[in-house]
Amino acid sequence: MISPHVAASASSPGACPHAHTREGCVDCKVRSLSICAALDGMELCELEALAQHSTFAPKTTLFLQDEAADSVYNVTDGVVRLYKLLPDGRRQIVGFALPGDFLGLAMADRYGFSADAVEPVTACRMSREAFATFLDRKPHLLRRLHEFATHELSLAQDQMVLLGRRSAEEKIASFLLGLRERWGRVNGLSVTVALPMSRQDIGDFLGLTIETVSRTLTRLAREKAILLVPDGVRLIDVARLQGLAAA
Amino acid sequence: MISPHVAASASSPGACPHAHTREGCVDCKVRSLSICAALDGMELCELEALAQHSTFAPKTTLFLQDEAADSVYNVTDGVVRLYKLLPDGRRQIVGFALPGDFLGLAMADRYGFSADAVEPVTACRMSREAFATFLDRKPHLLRRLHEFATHELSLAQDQMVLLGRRSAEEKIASFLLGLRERWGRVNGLSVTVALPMSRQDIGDFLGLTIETVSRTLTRLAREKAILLVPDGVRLIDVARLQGLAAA
DNA sequence: CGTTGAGTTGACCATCGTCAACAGGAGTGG
DNA sequence: CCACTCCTGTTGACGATGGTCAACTCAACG
Repeated sequence: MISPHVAASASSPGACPHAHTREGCVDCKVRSLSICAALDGMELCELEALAQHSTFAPKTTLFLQDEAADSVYNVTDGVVRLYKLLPDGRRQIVGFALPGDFLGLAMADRYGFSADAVEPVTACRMSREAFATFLDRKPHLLRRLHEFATHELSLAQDQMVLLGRRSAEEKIASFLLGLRERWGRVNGLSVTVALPMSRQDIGDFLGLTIETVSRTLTRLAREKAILLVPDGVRLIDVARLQGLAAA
Repeated sequence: MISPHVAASASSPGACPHAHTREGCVDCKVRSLSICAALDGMELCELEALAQHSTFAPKTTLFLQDEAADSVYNVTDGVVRLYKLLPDGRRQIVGFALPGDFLGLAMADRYGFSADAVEPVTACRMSREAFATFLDRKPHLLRRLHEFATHELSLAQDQMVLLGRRSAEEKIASFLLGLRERWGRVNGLSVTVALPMSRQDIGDFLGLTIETVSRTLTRLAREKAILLVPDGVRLIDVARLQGLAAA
């Protein structure tokens, strides 16, 4: 049930009672990529009242696995690594969150994985509780959330194929092409792929060791399929990489 | 907008205009496990009108990857393997669907993986289009679907850890314990785990070859951690297996 | 400069994959 | 009823991919 007051202010056109002066959702450069694309102007304004911009320095943690999941996040800038640890310290990175990605899809009581910033990160933080209440009134937002979840699931299944059935060289080629495509949606498609994460991160994502990642990258570079540049890779022979990734 | 006719019939208590004589949703033994648990009596009845019971013989296909996704399915009996193929024939099984599981969470135009029956399977088939229309009117069903999707995502992330960072022995132990738990929700918890799928299927799920699966199972049996029985495994030393799976 | 941490490279090795032979059960046909 | 095939699963010998251990380079930072 919507109170008369809220209904009245929500229906007055053009004026958002929650409007902030700067860094507003309306100007958000990842809005069209994020879950917020499902919201109209007034809804965006309502959501903005719940949100709080946060920044995270490199290597700092957004949240830890099994912690109470108080917040959900929209990544607005930078890269976040999402990972699970085994008791003996082995680590599997289950994904990298890029600008536009949403953390907290599960809306569960506890986080299913840990998350920390790879490079300086800015994110839109919201209380999970407040977001859940907002979500209850917006079935179209739930639909968007569900689309995000099934997209993630699809990526996870592709990653299972990669981890279970591909060689080191195929893993690296798939990783580079996949990351290129994801950056493409954020920045526009380019043959230069930013790699802000360390070799260790790449290895823990692909189920390889740091040495195998390094060796495979240098081999691909020696064979002129890629060019190693500071904090990234330039894809020279995209067809060759696609052949490896598809194989 | 609900038409007067539909509203009237939907609100008449106790009488379901679509009721079938046998095999009704009301008596469905996996209802509480499935997405249908989110529906009340009348809604269940409406859904039943869209559903059609199907059976699939072992090794027959429910659908193939990249086919037009005309239908969605509720598995009511048997086990379905869900898999992706690489062009050279390598296969990765991305999951086994058990009774109560829903196929078609993504509601996408095309299936993201192939599915076929491991043993005789019965499933509730619905046209995706009709189901989508129904779903549009039932936000609580969408919520349930989203819970299923995020649960699947969580399982997929666990599987990434398994595929990327665990030894053959740990993979087998995790697999057996995980399957035991899932069967537990269907049949009640037991130390005997049914394995209707072949060694090849297990290998393709765990990122191993058939030989490694066989060797690891016989080794665990020789060491009295498990007992191999026809079409299954009896877990003898559960603590030992849990130690391997957690490690 | 010295220290630290990330990355690269090399030598060696272990786990798991490959190839092959064999066992046992189900189905088929003489 | 028995021989035959076929299929799944098991076991062994061997080998390759990728992991382990170690040394080294280089840039950042004090």
